[in-house]
Amino acid sequence: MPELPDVESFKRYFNRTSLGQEIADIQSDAKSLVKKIVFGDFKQKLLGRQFRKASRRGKFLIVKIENIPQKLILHFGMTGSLHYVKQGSPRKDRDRFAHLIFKFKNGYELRWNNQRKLGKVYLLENPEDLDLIQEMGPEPLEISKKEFLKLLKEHSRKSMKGFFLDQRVIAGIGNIYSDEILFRAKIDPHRKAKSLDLKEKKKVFKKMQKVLKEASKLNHPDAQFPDSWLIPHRRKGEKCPQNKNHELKREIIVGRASYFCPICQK
DNA sequence: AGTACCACCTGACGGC
DNA sequence: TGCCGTCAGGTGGTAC
Repeated sequence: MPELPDVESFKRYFNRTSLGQEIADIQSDAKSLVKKIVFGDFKQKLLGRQFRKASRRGKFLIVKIENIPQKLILHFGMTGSLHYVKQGSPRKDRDRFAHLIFKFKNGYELRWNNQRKLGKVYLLENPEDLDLIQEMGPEPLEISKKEFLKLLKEHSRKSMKGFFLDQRVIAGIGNIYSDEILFRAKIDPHRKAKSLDLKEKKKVFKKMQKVLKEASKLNHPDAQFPDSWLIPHRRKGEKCPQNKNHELKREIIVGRASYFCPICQK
């Protein structure tokens, strides 16, 4: 699930629930999801300390820790989320997959849920020690149109779908939002970056920022997307939200299930 | 360089 | 109800 807007929402959630409270215990039933440090050391480093403000880079959440240089780095994989609740409250729904739990002294706990165990957790002084962060492209909401046009030029042989999916090209966009952006910009996901004319490129830039900004305002993972978006229609046989006479197409592009309107998207 | 394919892991869902 | 195939919003390695 979690792409840039989702992680942005998790960041807000984390910052309003989990800051400035002493960590009393850390539990995990899948300790190997904590990488590059043995779980015992991970726990020992954090116990008795407090979380400071979290920031986001691409699909990563990066949390400062009181008094130590290391940061807690959370990646959510495809099925991750956070949940802050009273200790011992029933673990239903997503909380059944709470593989890492931070228990605070105030009686609450933060659950890092990860059904498919494709997410990962780190405790690193330099987030750049992770290749993916080191090589990550710029933040799509922080670049100018000019910089975006330069990116398209540098990766001109990629399909537009592949362009958005590659974290080394641009950060934080995954399968869902890639499709949404191209749908709004009315661009066929197969199109090579270099085949777009200037007007189309500008439109993709504008829609990219619009989609990511609007989606970031929603509260994930339970966000309700407007019906006019492509996202709520990602199912076989669904109609194009812009024209109910058009049937959406599902096709594997750059290895991922992609949905688009073969008529609206040129 | 770009993409295809497989792997990781485990559940949800639809068909029979 | 139960079994089975298919699919799932991410990333990384290998192979062409």
